[in-house]
Amino acid sequence: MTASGPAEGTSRRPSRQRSAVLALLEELGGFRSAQDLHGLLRGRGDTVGLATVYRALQALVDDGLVDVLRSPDGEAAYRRCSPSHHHHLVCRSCGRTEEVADPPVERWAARIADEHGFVDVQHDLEVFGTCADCAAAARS
Amino acid sequence: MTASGPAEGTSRRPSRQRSAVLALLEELGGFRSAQDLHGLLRGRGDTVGLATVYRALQALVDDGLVDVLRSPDGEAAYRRCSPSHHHHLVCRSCGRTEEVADPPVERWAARIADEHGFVDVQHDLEVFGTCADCAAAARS
DNA sequence: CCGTATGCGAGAATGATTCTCATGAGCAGT
DNA sequence: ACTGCTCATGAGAATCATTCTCGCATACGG
Ligand SMILES: [Mn+2]
Ligand SMILES: [Mn+2]
Ligand SMILES: [Zn+2]
Ligand SMILES: [Zn+2]
Repeated sequence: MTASGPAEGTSRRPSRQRSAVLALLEELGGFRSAQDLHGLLRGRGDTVGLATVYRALQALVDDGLVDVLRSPDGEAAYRRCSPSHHHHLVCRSCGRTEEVADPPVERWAARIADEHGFVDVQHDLEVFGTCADCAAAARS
Repeated sequence: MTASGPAEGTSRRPSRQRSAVLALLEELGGFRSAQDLHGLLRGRGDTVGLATVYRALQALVDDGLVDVLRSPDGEAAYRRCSPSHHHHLVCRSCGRTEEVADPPVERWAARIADEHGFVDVQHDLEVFGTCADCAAAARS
């Protein structure tokens, strides 16, 4: 139902910086903020400007290679993810994320929207919780 | 599944300003930003500080009387809403909102979380689209 | 190799939200 | 009604993620 499929047309000139951002996201596996990513890149000696990290992330999101998620404190978090429509199960303690797909909500959302006369529908669904490891750690 | 029920304990001293914010949200019916609400209150002659509008909204959210939603551009939107768990069908053009409840996703979210060993689970689900009126208007 | 379009970097600008702190107003007790 | 204590308010400053500006670097078609 979500509009943008993967690899949205715009031809992009390759660049070391954009590759580095994508590679880092690939390596990390979870959701990270732009500021985090910039700090990590700088820490390992990569010279990348903060504005460039933001531009790279924006491009990757546009191309469907990366997911963006707004945390409740307003900071955006980015994660390398598969290009097909799916949702996330996120640990609110350590950030660990599982991708989960094809829930009945897909059909439900379409039906509800239709019943109310809404068109051009999309939906956001995120599930938050505490993962098994963090729950065990908390139990001391 | 979401933790906070309505009227979370904290005793609050009543104030003209907090009442005004709630009354305005009640009157408007849709999602509005804090800045909008402040402007509207000022426009009708109410003297309310911007910081106070933010504080009032925070309190109302804590008390379960108001919903908060983060728009993709990072601005928070607030809406008077019923205290029970539900989701929203929002027109991305005019902001008109329908509350929709009890989808199968409630069960689905609980099951998925359980399968992955997550505990203390909650979920966010919003459906966006163009309402019938806005769709008609766009067709000129 | 050249010319042009595009990406980059540093720092300034933006803008929503939060903080500070002096002042104002509920409220319980008298 | 008076007093005192506590919490709410308001104006503006501070914060901080994100975006913009603009001069410079670089990819790439020809
Ligand atoms: Mn994903
Ligand atoms: Mn609601
Ligand atoms: Zn965890
Ligand atoms: Zn509409």
